[in-house]
Amino acid sequence: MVRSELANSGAAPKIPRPTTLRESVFEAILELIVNGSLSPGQHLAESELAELLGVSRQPVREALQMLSGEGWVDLRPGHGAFVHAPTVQEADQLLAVRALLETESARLAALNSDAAGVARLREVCARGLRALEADDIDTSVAANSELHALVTELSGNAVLAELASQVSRRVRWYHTPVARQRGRDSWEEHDQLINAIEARDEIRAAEIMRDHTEHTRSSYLEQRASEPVEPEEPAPAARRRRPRSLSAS
Amino acid sequence: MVRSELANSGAAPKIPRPTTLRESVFEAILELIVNGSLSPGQHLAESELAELLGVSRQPVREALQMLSGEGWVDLRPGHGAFVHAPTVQEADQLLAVRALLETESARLAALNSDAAGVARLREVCARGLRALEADDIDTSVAANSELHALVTELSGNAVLAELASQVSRRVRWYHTPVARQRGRDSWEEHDQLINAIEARDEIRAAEIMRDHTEHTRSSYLEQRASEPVEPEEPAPAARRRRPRSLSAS
DNA sequence: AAACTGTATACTGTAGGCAGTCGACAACAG
DNA sequence: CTGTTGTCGACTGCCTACAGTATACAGTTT
Repeated sequence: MVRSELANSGAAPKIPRPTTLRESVFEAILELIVNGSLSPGQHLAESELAELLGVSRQPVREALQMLSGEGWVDLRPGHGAFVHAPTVQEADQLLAVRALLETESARLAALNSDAAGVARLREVCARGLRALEADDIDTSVAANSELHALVTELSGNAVLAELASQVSRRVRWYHTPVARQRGRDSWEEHDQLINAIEARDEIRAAEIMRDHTEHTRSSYLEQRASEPVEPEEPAPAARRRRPRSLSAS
Repeated sequence: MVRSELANSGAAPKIPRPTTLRESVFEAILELIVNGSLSPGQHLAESELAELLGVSRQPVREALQMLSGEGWVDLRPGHGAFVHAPTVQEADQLLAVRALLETESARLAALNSDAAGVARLREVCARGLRALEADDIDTSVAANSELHALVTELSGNAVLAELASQVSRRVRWYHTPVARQRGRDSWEEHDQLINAIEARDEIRAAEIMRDHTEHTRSSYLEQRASEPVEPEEPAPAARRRRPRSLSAS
């Protein structure tokens, strides 16, 4: 049992393990949804997606069901999949849940994190701030998500982190189009949050996170209130049956 | 547009709308898991389940993926599905998350509920207490779940209710085998909770719910600590490949 | 005898195909 | 002209079949 010195050659090239098709398809469709290629309420025909992505219907079906499980699409038996169309009320509720989960995460992170964790937080924070000053919105937004994800990870509660992650993704989808600004203040708050975590001040960490998430919540509601015009289809139901083509927008 | 007096004949016989197979299969497998016919770590071969349930592999696959989405089974690409084997740590984390969600639900319920809601709460509570006194454990446990579900519904936050529902089901699975007692105290606390909700006392409602869930959490940990013996397979990985048959236990 | 290699087996992942069902449009009756 | 019924088209849900892959066992070599 010499274990063949090949085993500890260290550098694992990580052969491009072709993950299952359904996961690739899942990611692909999710991307189409978040970047707006597929608009809310739109009917997703399995055949079209299959052809578009160059696979058979089966992986598409499975991907759609995964998406349904996370609330990205609605699956009506016998009718197929429709991109989920969030109501203002639902978005608000989701933001409330996110506030709850992230507040608890921050509290636990303040209790459990160590120096290494704080260092990682500071690194991400610095990166986000740099991107903000370079007007690199996408990188800044990404860093924002990463920071929040890191806080939940440092909470030490994997279940909580998993839930918060899912909720966060959806929040970002609802939120991204309306709140491009609110950058500077946000990163100020992040900095204070990290300070509180470093100081092991659970009360303050929770408080800052709650205020932080409530800020984004109210900014979202303001934005929505200021443009009450529905972007598409003022008609009651958005149920046009074949929206011409998928590559719209 | 007389709408044919057939429309309002009221009594909708609710034709046994044949729900999709995948949902039936989902329910069936879930039942097999919670009642212990399928033990944690066990490998679930699609073909066997398909044969056992008298359907093809396709609905089974889809059901397994739904189960995976809710954390009941683990899906390892290329290897198939395995009944999720919760660690003590994970169960504890899940209980913590449940405590968080339900506490918030109780707080919101105290803010939003009306007389009708309170009446429904009292009805369920009475039913549970009656079942308890009749030593009807199953009914009592069901009423308990129903009560908690009702509280989350009365919170007015559908997203929160949905999340709490999922978490609750898994908690019940982990929790049921170890905590059969703790009936009387539990319903006492329920009663107080309803009083607080009726009085619109959000602080107290949240407090009671937190204590309530923490009680079950600590009782769970005690129970687990008192029987540290792992029921099956003291070996590292529970990966026996074909456990003979599905109909075990 | 121990370790490696080749082969067999079983299962998953994916594709293609068929029947059932739903919605829409057109023809028809009142 | 309005309301009803029949027919067409399209899509979903499910089944069957095939290819790829991981595991276990046996044979072979050192």
